[in-house]
Amino acid sequence: MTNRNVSKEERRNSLLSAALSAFGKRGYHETQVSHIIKEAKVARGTFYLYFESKRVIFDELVTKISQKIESCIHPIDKSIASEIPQQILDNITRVTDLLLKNPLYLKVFLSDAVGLDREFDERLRRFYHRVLLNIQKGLNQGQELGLVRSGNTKIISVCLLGSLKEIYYQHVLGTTKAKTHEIVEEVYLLVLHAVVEPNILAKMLP
Amino acid sequence: MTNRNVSKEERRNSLLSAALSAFGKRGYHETQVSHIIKEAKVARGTFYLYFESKRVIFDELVTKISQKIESCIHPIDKSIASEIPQQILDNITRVTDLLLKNPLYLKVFLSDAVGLDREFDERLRRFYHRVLLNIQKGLNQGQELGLVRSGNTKIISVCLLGSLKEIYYQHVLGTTKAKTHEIVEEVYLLVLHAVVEPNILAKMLP
Amino acid sequence: MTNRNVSKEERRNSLLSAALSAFGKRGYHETQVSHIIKEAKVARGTFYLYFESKRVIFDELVTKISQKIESCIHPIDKSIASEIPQQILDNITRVTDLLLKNPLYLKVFLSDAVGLDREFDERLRRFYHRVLLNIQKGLNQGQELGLVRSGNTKIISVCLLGSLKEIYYQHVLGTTKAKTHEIVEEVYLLVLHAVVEPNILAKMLP
Amino acid sequence: MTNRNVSKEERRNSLLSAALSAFGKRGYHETQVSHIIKEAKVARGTFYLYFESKRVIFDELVTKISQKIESCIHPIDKSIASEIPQQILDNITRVTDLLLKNPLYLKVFLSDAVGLDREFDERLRRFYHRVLLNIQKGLNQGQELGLVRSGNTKIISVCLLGSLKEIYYQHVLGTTKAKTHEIVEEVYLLVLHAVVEPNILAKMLP
DNA sequence: AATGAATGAGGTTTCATTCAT
DNA sequence: TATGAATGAAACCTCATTCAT
Repeated sequence: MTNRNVSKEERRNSLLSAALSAFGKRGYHETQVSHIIKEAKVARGTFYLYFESKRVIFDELVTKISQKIESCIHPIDKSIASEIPQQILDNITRVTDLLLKNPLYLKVFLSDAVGLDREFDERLRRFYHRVLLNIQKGLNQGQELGLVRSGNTKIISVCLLGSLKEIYYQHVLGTTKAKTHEIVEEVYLLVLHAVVEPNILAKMLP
Repeated sequence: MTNRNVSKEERRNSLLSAALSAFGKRGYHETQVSHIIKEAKVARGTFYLYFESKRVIFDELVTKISQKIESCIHPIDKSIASEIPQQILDNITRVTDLLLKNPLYLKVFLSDAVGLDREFDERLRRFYHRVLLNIQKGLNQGQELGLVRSGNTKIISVCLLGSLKEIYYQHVLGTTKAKTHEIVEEVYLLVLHAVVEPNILAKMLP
Repeated sequence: MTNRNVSKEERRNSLLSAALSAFGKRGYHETQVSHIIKEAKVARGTFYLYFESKRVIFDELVTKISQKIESCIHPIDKSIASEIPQQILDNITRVTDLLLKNPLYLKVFLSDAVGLDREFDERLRRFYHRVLLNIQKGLNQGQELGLVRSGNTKIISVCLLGSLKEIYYQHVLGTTKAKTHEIVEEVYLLVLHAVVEPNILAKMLP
Repeated sequence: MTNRNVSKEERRNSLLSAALSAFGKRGYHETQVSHIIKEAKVARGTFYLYFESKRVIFDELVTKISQKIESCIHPIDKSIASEIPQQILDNITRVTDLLLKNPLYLKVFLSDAVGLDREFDERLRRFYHRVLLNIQKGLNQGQELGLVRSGNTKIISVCLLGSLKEIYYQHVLGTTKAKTHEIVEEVYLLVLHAVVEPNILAKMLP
């Protein structure tokens, strides 16, 4: 029998984390409501007391994850140009840290959420769109300041985003097992080389 | 009634392309065998005459697509160093061309095939592993020749792969609508900046 | 809608008796799960909540029937020789009574269960083997006591079993419509004549 | 490819014997038309050129088998009373010989044909009815001649039929592996004891 | 609020039969 | 006459969701 001495909030959270674990282990479609309630040690009916459907709990999970990710990305303070690189570095570090420490986030966000259905694809599209706009804005400002080399900043943003996503994805797939600081450093260097104006770059590298 | 004036091979192919279209439109899970046979204008039993199950036809589709992609990637002839960049450019062009001209390939390969189940994830992992090894080998040789900057080639490979994948993915999502040559050019420049030894790079750029 | 005021055990039994009725009416292969659930006034899913498959519920049914039949056959107390015939008579009476009162048992056991598949044939073989061993043991002991005529007790056992089965079978087919006591009496006399040592027999008959 | 140098009659027979083998191996329901045509080395369409359906070829098979069985049973010539036992013995011998030498007949007739559907059950009923009437007539005449003990000849007939059927059935099941002459002898003795007037019997036994 | 038995739409697959060549 | 690809009705089973207790 279930422990009845828990608040509604606790029960909700316990269902959410059971769902995270279940979706992370088997993917959205292979996961059955049975798996979630078994893990949460809760009866079938209880599940529907907290979430309208399997789809809805997944939605909420993905929303939470994307919020956590976005909360890692702090706006860049451009008042002191020389500190911008470190701020970018910090952003990348925080996101990478979050995701590598929570592989289930990665699994759910990069695998299960992809291609679920039109509506979900649209949500993902919007999320990535926000992220991309952010990056692109940074690149554009960098170009204006003469720090960033010329080029199609839209496409460059996509590449930068893709670089990170792929690193995380390969991490999930188990191809690579690098640590946060290695990844961050290497990605940072890649970004520097990839986008910084060569003259500036020379001064930035040790 | 179905046109019976087709060879087994043609019928097979018609089923495969109907499946490509169906999976591409709705994704693996939302696609029913009914959708495929309706599109192929074929009876239910006929489908199972050619493919054991929905899963099996999807398998074959993905195998075909990954073969087509891999066949775009020609081995680099390193005998003349100056021609290496062009060869890389050609490889990227061919892959990009294939994928942008066949958005369904992209949809199926980047969305449906991801997170389908353990077995499939493993197949994808192996595919990307082969591609990554290829890129990494190139980078390593470039480093030995002093053409490529120093750095963790494994991680850099992942970033390069991710850049491309993301461009294609955003293309599927509809975020960007760039043309092959724009993409190729920009990716090429990005790669150059990202990995080429700065001294060398200076000479390569116009 | 189904009456929800029943215990799991009751529902199980109601499904079992619906199945008995359905299999008895149409035979195993002609019977569909739909027939069973319709008779039990239960939804399709409910059926599968209690039994994994049509095959499994049939298994259980046959097991139950064979147990009921075997429970009619009481071990013979040989301490008082003169009471042995009555005990045999009682056994036959009990089995005959059970089967004639439950024609569906007969239908399922003698018709549907025969030739179902290799595994089932094996189960039947074992059941009949047990019964035959029992009869044969009795005959052997009778021979030692000089009560039973000489002869191949194995084959005689089979004949005795067959006599009973055929009586039941013809009953199912509708060829004969005898009553229990007629059948029992006639079978008993047949057995007496067939296996009892003639000298002894003379004294036993009126 | 099939050998086209065969007459229609040969092809028909080859299909029939393929069907016998298939039904005998797997039973009616587990047997697919594919099994039959594979064994007969004939195309699917050809099968339907000779037989309207799977059911029809089974019908014909069973009809043929029952005719063969019935043709073993020769009418008894009662003009010389002392030769009657031998004639009965001969009948039993012929049937037993036929069935033990053709286990597939047994398998099909005793297993597959039972409980197939109402129509078939009726055909079987009629077949057994004819056989039973035959036996009963003999018993009745025996009673009139004072050779057969008194008793319900209908039920006794069923027992005699059942004895034989069960011997054959156990043979199919593999429980017993007796030879024709052993079986015949034992069955004959059983019949003698079971039905012959005791006074007469005493003179008949050695 | 919690339970878990019941539901039934909907999906996959099979296989006897047909029919154009 | 022979072929075998094509047919499609019909059967099984699953699992997200409901609802009476």
